[in-house]
Formats: sequence, C-alpha cells, structure tokens
Amino acid sequence: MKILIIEDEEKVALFIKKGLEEEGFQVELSFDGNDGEEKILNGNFDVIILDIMLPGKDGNEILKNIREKEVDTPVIMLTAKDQISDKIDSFEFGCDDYLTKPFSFEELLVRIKAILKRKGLTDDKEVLLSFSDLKLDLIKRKAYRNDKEVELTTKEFALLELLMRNPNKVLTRNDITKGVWEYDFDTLTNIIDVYINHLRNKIDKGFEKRLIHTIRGVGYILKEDL
Amino acid sequence: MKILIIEDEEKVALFIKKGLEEEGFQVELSFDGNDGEEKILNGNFDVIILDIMLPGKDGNEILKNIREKEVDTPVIMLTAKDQISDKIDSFEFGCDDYLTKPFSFEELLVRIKAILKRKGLTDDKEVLLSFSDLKLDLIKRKAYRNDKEVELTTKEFALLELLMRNPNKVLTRNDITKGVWEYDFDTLTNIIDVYINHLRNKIDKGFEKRLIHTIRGVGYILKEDL
DNA sequence: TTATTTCTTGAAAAATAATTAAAAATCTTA
DNA sequence: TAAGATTTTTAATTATTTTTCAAGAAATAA
Repeated sequence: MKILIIEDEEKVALFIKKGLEEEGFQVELSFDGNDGEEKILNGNFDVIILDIMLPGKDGNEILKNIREKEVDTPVIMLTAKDQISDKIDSFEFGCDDYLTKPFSFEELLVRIKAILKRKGLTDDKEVLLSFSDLKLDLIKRKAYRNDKEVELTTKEFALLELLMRNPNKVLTRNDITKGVWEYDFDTLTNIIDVYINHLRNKIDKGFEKRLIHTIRGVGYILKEDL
Repeated sequence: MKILIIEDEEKVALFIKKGLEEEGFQVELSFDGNDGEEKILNGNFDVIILDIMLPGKDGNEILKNIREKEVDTPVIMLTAKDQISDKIDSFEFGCDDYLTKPFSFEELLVRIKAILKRKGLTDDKEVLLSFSDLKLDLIKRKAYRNDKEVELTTKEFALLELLMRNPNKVLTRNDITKGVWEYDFDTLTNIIDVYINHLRNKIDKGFEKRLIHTIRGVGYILKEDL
C-alpha cells in the first residue's frame, strides 16, 4: 500500500512518514508542487496526502491537473486554519477528505483507513500471504518458512512480499525497483542482486526446495519446481 | 480503563478528573462539543461522561451522532436541574445513566462502577495481569518481576499495562501513544523510546530473559523467546 | 575459452534506536 | 503556599542495525 506525501514542511512530512511506515505503509515524500505532481503521474499510489500551500505549484492546482488526467487516486488535503475557501476548491476538484492543521497523527490515520475502506482498497482479507511452505503475516509483519519464524528487515520483507504477490511470475529488476524502492530510484548498482542474496540466505539456504530462482538476462521468479 | 469527560465548566471537569484518576482511571478532558465528539470517534474509551449543555455541539446531538456511528461506549449524561425534558431525549438516544447537577463525586463513582459491572467491563477478573514472570496488580498498582516488587511511575505503569494487555503483538509508537498518552498527543520527540528505556531498566535489566523487544522500523513487542 | 551476467563479500553510509543529561512540570509536605 | 522531591518531557550524544555500494569470484552462455 503506497502513500505519497506532498508537504513542504519537512518536520511534518517526516513525522507522518515515520508513523505511516510503522503502520506498514510504503511512503514517499515530495517537498514541492512540481515534483509532487510528477510523482503522482508517474507513480502508482493508493493514497495521496497533499498540502495546499506549496512551493512550485499549489495543492489545488495539482489536484485539478491530475483529475483532468483521469488520475482518481484518493487525495487528502492538508489546509491551514485560515484557508477555508481553499477547502471548498479542493472539494470541487475532487479531493476525498481534508484535515486542518494542526492535526494529530491519529486523525490522519483514521481518515486514510476510512478512505481505503470506502474505496474497497483495504486488504482486509490479504493479511496472510502464503506460497509453498512460505507464510507472510502482513499484520504482525512476520515471515515463516516451514512454520519457523524468519527475521527480515524492512526491505527484505517488502521484497519477499512483492515476490509472494506475484508467484510463478518473472519479475524484472525494474519491476522490483518499482515495487520495493521509490519509483524514481535509479540504480546503477547491483542492489537488487544483493537483496535477493540476503533473502535467499534467510529463506532458501538450508532448505531442500529452493523457491527463489534466477532467470538469466531477465530477472527473478518465485516458484516451486526446479 | 479510559474515561472521557466532556464538560465545559472547567472547575467541574477538573474535579471529576482528579477524583477518577485517584481511583485508577485514565481520564481525558474535552471542553467543547465538537472536540468531544471527535475524541469519542477517534479514541477508545470505556465510559463517557457527557454534559448536555455545551459550546459547539450539545450533548444530545453528540450522543445521537455517535450511536448512529455504532459507538456503543456507555455514556453518563450530566444535566442541570431544569433540563428534565433533555433527560428524556438522552434516554431515547441511548445514554446509560444520568446525573443531575450538582452531584457529589461519590454518586458519580457509584454510577460508573454500576455501568461497568452491567456491561461486564469491570475488570473484576482482570485485577491481575501476568505474562511470563511479570505480574501487574491493577488494584494496588504494583508490578512484580519474579515476585519481587518493582516501583513504577504512573506512565511506566501504564506503558507496561499496555504491553501486557497485548503480549506477543507488535505495538507501533502510535499504538503506544494512543494507549498511554492522550489520544491526540503528537510527539515529534523520542519520548516513547525514553520510556521503553525506563521500563527496561526496571523490569528487564539484570534478568536473564528479556521481555521487551524492539522491532526496528515498526515498534516494540512484549514476548518471551529470542 | 571468452564474454557476460549473477553471486558473494566486506565495508562505508545512512537510518534508527538506546542512552544520558538536563529542563520543565507536577506532586509532596512542612 | 513555597521548597524540595519526583516524574515527565525534551534534546543531544552514542551505539546499533540496515541499506547501499563496489570489487572480485563464480556461474552460465556463446
């Protein structure tokens, strides 16, 4: 579940980011309007948190633009107390909810959950992924192989989740970058290879059946046989 | 056990708050209707004490709204002597009891206890929490590790109680904020980390088995192994 | 065998958490 | 109610873990 925060007050943005990450969301930040709009158009987010007052391009303009381009990702606007008229603009242009600053993290979280529920995006059912003798508990954020718990770091967990959501399907390094790292993370390094290696050490090494396979020249695949 | 008081007369509110805290309840205050309703919807209270006459939004309206939203927390209404008709409204909208001002603290306490008992919410059974060799006496407010008493401050006790009510479950910093601090306590500081540290020094340090564990990037968990 | 791709490893950089100390707030008690 | 004690909170420093990068080894295909 990916969330984009477009907010120029760094402190606020980082605070929200940390909280949401602890809740298990993948979070990306943007500190100005132009960059934010580009991220929306290129990325694939489930929710966008959009400040109205922004350097570069203001929130209302961004909202208007992306709606014209048929991006219907839910948007929660952030507004300062004295921007009542802006609020109205936002609703006209199709924002889904708004919060007046200052707000508590809890309020924001409630609204995000409400929106996801409304849009049917909540993965209520999807709290447990399994493939072969691999299990992933997305709530407790724990991984098991053969009912034995395996400790994974955040990135390792995200990578395994991606693989398990796409079993028996080859994922290119680019697919993996897009799914696990930031959308515009351009890696000229072998970081994905390294993480695949980490994962293999934790979930494949020592087991009879290997589950992560390399498709040379293409990418990686999670599958049983071979 | 969390109680919310929505009452605009500050003197009255603080008086009740103090008394209830001495009885071992966690108490939060709200001085106006809109804020109060929001607190109810976002927080997780066991009892609500709700004045009828309020700035912002009156008690009856709040009661009606929250019941419509399926919040079934017990509510005790406070009414001035001359608001007999309001009383009737409240019962129709599902309040659980009422008190006519002025009332003594003792009267209020009796009603709260009665309601908790009626709803089966009383922790008559739950006066002792235990996990591993940790024990928590909620009546005497004492904590023990290995049958040896450990002196805890109020916040430390509340934090340990939260952990012990959620054993083997990762609690995010936000969960902890919600449970131990006020629901909309937004901290940009590391206060939770600091309190975890305090607790560890008192209940984990020097013991073979550590019980409080860090889940990096997520939060903390109370568990035995590892 | 050679060229290309992937794997492994170790170490630097970045992120996150633990610890400490001190300031602020609250509670006690004379 | 004022002084002292305790608790809570903030902020800075230190420690730890994760993430990233880069270089050489190993594996695979031409």
